[in-house]
Amino acid sequence: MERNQRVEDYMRVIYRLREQGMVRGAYIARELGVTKPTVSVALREMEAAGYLTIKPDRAIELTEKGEQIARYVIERNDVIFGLLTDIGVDKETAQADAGQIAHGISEKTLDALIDLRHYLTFIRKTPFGNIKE
Amino acid sequence: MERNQRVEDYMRVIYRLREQGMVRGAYIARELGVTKPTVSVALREMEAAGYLTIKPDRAIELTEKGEQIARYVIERNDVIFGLLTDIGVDKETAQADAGQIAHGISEKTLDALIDLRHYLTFIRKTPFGNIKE
DNA sequence: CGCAAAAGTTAGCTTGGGCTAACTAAATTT
DNA sequence: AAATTTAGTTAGCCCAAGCTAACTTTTGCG
Repeated sequence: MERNQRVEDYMRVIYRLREQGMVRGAYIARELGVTKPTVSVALREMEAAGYLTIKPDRAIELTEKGEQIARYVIERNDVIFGLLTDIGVDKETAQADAGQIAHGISEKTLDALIDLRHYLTFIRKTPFGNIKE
Repeated sequence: MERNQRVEDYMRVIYRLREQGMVRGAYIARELGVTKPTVSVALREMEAAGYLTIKPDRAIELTEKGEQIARYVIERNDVIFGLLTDIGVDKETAQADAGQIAHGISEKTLDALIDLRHYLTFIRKTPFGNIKE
């Protein structure tokens, strides 16, 4: 299994779910809006591919590889989310759209967006730059 | 056939290809990087769904419905493309990423990005805003 | 004109990622 | 402890969207 959008989604969701305790397939299913069988199969494949491990008590844990992907995805997501909220998009919309945008854009564009965000922050803090308000 | 990403891609490509004369399935295939049979089937479905018509001489023409989608998609695309190039992304990368971004983001976010672009243009033209260079 | 190249189609296969139904296993409530 | 709810699995199906192979039709050159 190559590292596609699906893998990234699972890694991200699992990473986030950990903060609420043990990660279970059913929670992932709810979070992703798919059914349990779908998750069951996907988890088996991802375990085989080395992204996670399924413990005897069915708890899901990320491998180092999975962990890295999760952090990568979340970082990208956060950058986009931050930019969108900075420019006035409400949080819910920003969250939904950040996922869409973050996936599949190049490093170059991501870097440019990061710079842009810094620039906007700077501009806003600068008296003469404080034009919009 | 509902209006999915695939439909939007076809409408956009056909709209653009028109500028170089008659639109043929083979050109669409080249443009989208898929094979002729794929296009052949897709066009038949899209004709049935009312997005385009296939003339007796095999020329492809958009219906009003298809035309609207094409313009909508292209407009969104251009906004994103413009923003990305404004912030220093090279044209090729911007083109590729604009497609990714434009698809699937909300009107709210798109509007915010349009505003942002205007803002950046304004800032750049304004002496005190001319900080970055 | 005749024929090669380009365009288009059909049939049949593949892959990814879903789904439901039907089941077992575990956990929680009563 | 028994019953109910929740979690997980397996089997079998579906669908979109691609592909190749093999074919027909059209176009346009020499």
